[in-house]
Amino acid sequence: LGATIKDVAKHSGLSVTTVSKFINGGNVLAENRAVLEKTIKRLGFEVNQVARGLKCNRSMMVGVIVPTFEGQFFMRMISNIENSLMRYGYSTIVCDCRQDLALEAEKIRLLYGKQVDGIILAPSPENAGTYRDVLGRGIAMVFVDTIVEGIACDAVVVDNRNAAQNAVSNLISRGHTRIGLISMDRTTRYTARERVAGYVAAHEAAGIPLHREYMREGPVSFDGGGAAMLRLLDEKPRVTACLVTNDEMTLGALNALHRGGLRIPQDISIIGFDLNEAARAFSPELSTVAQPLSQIGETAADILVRRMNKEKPSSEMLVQLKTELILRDSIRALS
Amino acid sequence: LGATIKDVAKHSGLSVTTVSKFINGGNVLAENRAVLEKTIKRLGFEVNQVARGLKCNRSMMVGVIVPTFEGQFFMRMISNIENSLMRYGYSTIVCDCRQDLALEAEKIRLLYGKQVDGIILAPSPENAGTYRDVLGRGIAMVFVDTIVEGIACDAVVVDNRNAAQNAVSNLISRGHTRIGLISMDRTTRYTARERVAGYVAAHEAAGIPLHREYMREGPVSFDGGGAAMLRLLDEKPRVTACLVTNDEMTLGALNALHRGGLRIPQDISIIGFDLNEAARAFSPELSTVAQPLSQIGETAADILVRRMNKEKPSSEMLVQLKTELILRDSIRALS
DNA sequence: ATGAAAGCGCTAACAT
DNA sequence: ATGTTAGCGCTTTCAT
Repeated sequence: LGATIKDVAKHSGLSVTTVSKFINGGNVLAENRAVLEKTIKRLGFEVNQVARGLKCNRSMMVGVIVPTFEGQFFMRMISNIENSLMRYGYSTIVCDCRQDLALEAEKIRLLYGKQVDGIILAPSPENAGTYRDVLGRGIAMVFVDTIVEGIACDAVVVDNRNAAQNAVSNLISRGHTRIGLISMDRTTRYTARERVAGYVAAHEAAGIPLHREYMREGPVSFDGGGAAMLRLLDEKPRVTACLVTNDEMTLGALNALHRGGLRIPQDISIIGFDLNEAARAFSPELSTVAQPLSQIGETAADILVRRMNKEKPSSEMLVQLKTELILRDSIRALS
Repeated sequence: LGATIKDVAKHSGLSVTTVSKFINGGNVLAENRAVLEKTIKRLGFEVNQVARGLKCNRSMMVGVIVPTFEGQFFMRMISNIENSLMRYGYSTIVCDCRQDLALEAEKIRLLYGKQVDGIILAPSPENAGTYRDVLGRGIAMVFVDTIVEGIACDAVVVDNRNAAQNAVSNLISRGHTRIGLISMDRTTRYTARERVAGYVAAHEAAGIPLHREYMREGPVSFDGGGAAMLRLLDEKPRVTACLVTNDEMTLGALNALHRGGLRIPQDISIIGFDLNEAARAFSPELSTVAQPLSQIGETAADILVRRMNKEKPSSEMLVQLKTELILRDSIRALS
């Protein structure tokens, strides 16, 4: 087992050239084709992509790097990236960086060694230099979820600002004026900033004064969300509604809420982020902003493949996908 | 950009052998070492693992194949597998098979082509032939989460039977006698069977008669869990407690419950599976059986690495890790 | 349509 | 300690 092209040649009485031609879809005499098919099946031959990669300078592998596997967010994206890439013949090497920027840079170096043809990643501005290096090496790259300003790279994101603005406007339309915001503390990050901007825009559009105390940030985690909610609840007068801008913090915030004895939506209206089906496991079912994860993954994969095929000498594109505000029972109108 | 060992040799005035020796940690004159370090840095040289793989017949890549990325379960496992493998110098190629057995077989074939040194996967008995082929090719393999009887392969699982038995016994000790069970419908699967066996064992140990109508199965999904719970609630007399044996179905079951207007734990006590922190987002906080996901991943990676290094000509091992029953507020004692 | 041979970047004898 | 060279499995001229 582990037959090579040479074995196939020997056993079929043909030359390696002909075998190679055959497995690459070239023209071969009908009778030879039959012999080859048989031999290949018999030997369990599978073309050695490593050797092919060395020769052709294309490994047919792409690296996907995300800051965390916690939460559903990146996972669902990766699932779709992997599936899309497979259709194009690419394999997906995953890297979980566990929120560690140095680790991210290191994993990118490792990917160089693996000769990946492309990289999809959720970038952090701190590693901008590393990303420039990737591009400089001529490796195709696509950003997802967020971008780094000043780096010319294709990117697939969602309409973060609208997403937050719609959610908050909806709360305002139900009579809420004291609305909390819990978001991720990486204020330098485009995505976080945009969501905050949407929150602000909704207030401005409605002529409602902004209260800095109602805008909380914290680390992207269960505990981060819980702590932020706790601090938010300390404010007097208390908020009557709150938007939490990512799934992990949403869960933590819910925990803090019921620990504090607050009922949803009687005491406070809540809109969370992502969570997909899990949002419907709560009672009352949770309203959320849903991101099109599958679409993000697919789109990123498509763009990357085109870049790797050098089909697009065109300029970089920023694809912005639409989110959906899913209204369920966790919000109520103020009487 | 994309410098080779030859470039380094040329620019440093040394031979490729010396360069090779150096990058592999061999002895080199101190002055040459200095020159090489400098040259390598200057050229941004990174050893081409594809070429090395071809030469050494070790790609330093392993494939990880799971039936789904839905739910937290496999993701958290993969995160730890990836991290552990990286420490040993291996990269992780992921494959999400989306519950499609044919797709699984195909992805395994693709992994052959990639020359992976090992494979970690959650097996399905239907693909037993494929797994035998993997082993037959001399590729290291470790099963996780479940096993396929009759295949001699290392495996890392949890004490499924105890896990279910403990959970159900706990409910019984609180006075419950009509206890539902919602489990996955792949009855041929070892893991599912073991959990059912634990449920049965708990009844037998307590001398409580078994009601077949209280044992429900369904597809592993939100809707599957919801449907199963709905059917369970139709039974008269109704169950006073229920164990759901996986995270996705747990969420669906909770949804069915509050749609049916049942309160936890007043009307029904619930113990779910996995869910990690998310379990604490519910009100009341959900009792769960927690699997040591990180440990499963780490252990599987360790065993695989040892196999790949041929350190273990020993016989196959079945590692069984302990689960933990985490009691929270979703269960009550019957008065 | 088929075959012979060179070479992708690396490692590992083997010789010095 | 360093250098020369063959060859891993494949693709690709270049002949035939």
